[in-house]
Amino acid sequence: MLNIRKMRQDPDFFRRGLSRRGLSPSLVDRCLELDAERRRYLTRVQELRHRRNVISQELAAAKKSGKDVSSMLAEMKTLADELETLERRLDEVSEELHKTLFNLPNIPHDSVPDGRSEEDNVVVRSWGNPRTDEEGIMDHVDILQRLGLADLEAAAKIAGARFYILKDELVILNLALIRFALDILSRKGFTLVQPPYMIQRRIMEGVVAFQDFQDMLYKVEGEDLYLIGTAEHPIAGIHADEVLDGRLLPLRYAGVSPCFRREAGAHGKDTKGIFRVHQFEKVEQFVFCKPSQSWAEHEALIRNAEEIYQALGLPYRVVNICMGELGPIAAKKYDLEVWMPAQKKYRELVSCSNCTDYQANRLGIRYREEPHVEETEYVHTLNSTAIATERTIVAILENYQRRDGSVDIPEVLHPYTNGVTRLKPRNQ
RNA sequence: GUGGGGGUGCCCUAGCCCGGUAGGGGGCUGGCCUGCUAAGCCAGUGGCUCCAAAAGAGCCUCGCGGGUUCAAAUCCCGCCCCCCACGCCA
Repeated sequence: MLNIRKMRQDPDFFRRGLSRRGLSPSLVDRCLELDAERRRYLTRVQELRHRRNVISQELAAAKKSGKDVSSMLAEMKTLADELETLERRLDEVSEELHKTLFNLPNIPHDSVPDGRSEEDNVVVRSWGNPRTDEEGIMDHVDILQRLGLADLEAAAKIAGARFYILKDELVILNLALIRFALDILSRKGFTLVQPPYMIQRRIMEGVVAFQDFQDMLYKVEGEDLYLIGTAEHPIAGIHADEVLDGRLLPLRYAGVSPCFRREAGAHGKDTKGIFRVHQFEKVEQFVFCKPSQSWAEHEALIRNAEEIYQALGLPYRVVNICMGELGPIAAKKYDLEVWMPAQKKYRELVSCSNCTDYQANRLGIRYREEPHVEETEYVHTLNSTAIATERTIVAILENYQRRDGSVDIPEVLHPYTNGVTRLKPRNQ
């Protein structure tokens, strides 16, 4: 949610930002009008409340000394009526303002490229040497088939399409990837958390775009709960309605959780295998920091993800997501895309966003430079995948496959795999 | 799930039965006092509005939402959360 006080101070900044998003800059003026109207009502309401408080006290005193209070009662009555009308108008205007602000997207950073589609994303840097020229390279679905380490048919039987069952060494590999990422982030000072996998609507609204409720999120029937789409969602809520001590910022969390996604609107895309599924595991980085720190933190988060994929030896590139592909919550987003040899394409495995003060405004997360400093300021929040394990498994299977149908496990994972260094076809 | 007890400002707590300016203690910050420290004393300690700003004034805040009333922390209704016991349970 955009900050109305900042909008009052620097409306042009917001007009420019909304224009870049393809929205009318007059939306800013609409907000400022509503804001002015709201404050006019508020002032009047406060005056009447003051009058009410004064009479109320006089009335209490008069009653004590046995004086006649009928004229006071009469005035209170008319005052109460007038107040009720004004308060209702105030509520209406406030709600309208809130709704308008709530639905405006975040202001993009200057470095976000223009453009509408994937092709307009800007490659920031690349790493590693993609396998391109080999014959007979298999995609992950075929490799899984030969290894016999996943059962997609049984998963479809018990849960439907876009589910999977991992088996044996693949279970170990999945857990190894999680441990590997957690250890790296723990060494970097991140606080490890395993959050709730379902959260209340109020928190979810603070973190995601309205559209996500329809396209991405599962609702728990009969409860005010939604399954999380990523650990970002619960972690963002950890400090809701708090004023943090600025000396302790940045606060860095590494969350591990399953992620649940409806994938509505993804019909026909990546229908086979375990690349696009309704449930997967992910280790997520999340940062609460001061505005002055957030752009450096954003770079640090993508570098952490790169460190992980470099250690795994998976060729990737980092792209700066263009205006048209940037969701409404983020001010800037990097994706890390890993090379998939069978598709001969880079595919998204990591998404790294600086949401500036957008989520913080919705969730009421502020900080104070030091205790007893009066002014508070909204924090900036950032999130980035550290590792999405199922997609990483896909990448490992395709990039580490050998001619004999076996798949090497990246060396950095060996400490976590109980001595398994290679996945071999079942029939061998 | 049942029974009981709770939720009051940064923390603890009084007030609730019996409606009328939310009181006390602690912590912290600043000041006074003081060889130093401690103690003591004074003030401040959430959100918002008016105001160019400062100063000042006011409004709101007793878990949340309704209701009754001239007036609600207090009375009534609904909901949420925490603690204890019992029950159920991986």
